Amino acid sequence: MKFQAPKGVSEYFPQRSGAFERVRATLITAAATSGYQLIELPVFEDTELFARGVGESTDVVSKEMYTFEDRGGRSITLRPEGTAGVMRAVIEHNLDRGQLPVKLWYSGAFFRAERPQAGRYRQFYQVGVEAIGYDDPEIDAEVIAMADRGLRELGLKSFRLELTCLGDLASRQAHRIDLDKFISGLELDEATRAKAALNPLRLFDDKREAIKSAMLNAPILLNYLSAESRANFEKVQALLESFGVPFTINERMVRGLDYYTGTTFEFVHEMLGAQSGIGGGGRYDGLMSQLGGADLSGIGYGIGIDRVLLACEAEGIELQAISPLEIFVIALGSAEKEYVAKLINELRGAGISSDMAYGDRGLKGSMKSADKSGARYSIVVGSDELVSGSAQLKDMKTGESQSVMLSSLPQILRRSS
RNA sequence: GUGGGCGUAGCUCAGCUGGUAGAGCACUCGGUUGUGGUCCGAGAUGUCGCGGGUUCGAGCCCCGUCGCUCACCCCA
Repeated sequence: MKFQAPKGVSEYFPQRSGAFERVRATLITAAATSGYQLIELPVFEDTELFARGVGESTDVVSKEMYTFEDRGGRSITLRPEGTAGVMRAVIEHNLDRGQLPVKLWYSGAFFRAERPQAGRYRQFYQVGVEAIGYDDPEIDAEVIAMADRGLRELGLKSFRLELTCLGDLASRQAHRIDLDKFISGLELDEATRAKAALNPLRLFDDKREAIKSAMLNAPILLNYLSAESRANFEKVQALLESFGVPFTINERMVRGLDYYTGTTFEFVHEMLGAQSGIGGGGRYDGLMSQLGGADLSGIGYGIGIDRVLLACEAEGIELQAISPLEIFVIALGSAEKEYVAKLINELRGAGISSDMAYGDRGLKGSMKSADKSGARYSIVVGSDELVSGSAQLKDMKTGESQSVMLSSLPQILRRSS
């Protein structure tokens, strides 16, 4: 039998893996340059952590988790999102005991047992951040601006940032009562009514026209915000404006995880098809205490690397690999090959990425390999070069070459890079 | 879980109302002495997803099956 990857996973191999790596690195840099530090966590956790953290009523928990029993009879789940795990680690290791806020970033694979489609995978990759311990509007703005910076750094343009505020508990409860009342007055089929019972907000992003128009007059959460929530949200908006981060208010935005409160946002790309959300996040007030920790508020986001890469491709953005080859060396005979093997070993030791032509393909074929390797320079070593110790260093972009001493290659290349 | 589309060379696909397979790209070699990206020439490559059926004959028709894909749902 011929093995195949499990259904619906995303995989990256050369050529595309270079672009994938670039996306990940760029998003990470945006976080790291804002004082966020790496937290590396397991990809599986106690099932109960997600059930309580993400919410039993969410689709993610009720039907999309990869759950299994380990050999000790424990129920284990492959992480479907990042925030719950980070909270667990912060609580378990008392990371919130020192200075606040605690600012962390993470990157890795996440798992959801959904039906795959364009931009939706069963194993997918995210870069995420969490800022825990303060609920200043400055932090909200920082987090959002960070995500925005990462995306723009990559060259993305056709996306928008949607923003809303879910308010505090009292605001949400007041709104919920009126919304339930409104929905009970609508004529709905059974499935839709069940969906509304679980989370009435979900009707706001139903794609059916009938529901859309019915919901036009539904009570809007933003109108129920307490004075404090409102002031806070306005401050966040003012800050984003001062940063030059464009956004639109989406008073009907719905997020799929139960823990969101306060400032909530989503990055939506316009050229992607059905799965157009490339990232999103928000504030979570009660999450940490609910998981047994201190009553600290936090805010974070997750950005989908797979989807951001698709977005870059849709916009025709060419992403450079992180560490392209510096030099490709061609040996013309067997004595030369031995010499070249030693030479590139030395170059690599000096931190200069280099490769050579293997086998004996002839000069033309070897030059083709050099071309495809993407190396900045190539150099040919034949019997003449072995004797004289000098060779032609060729710039692969311009086609120009210069005579150099082989022994001084490390210095020359280091200077040019 | 529910629908639609599709499975032909490594990749993207063509294959007319059934007559035992083709293109482009990629790959290898070459276009006379040691320099790639363009151009030209030559070459290699397929259990036409799998199993059954109809037929003198099936890539093409029928049934089943597996897989992929897009959408619903949901979300990164």
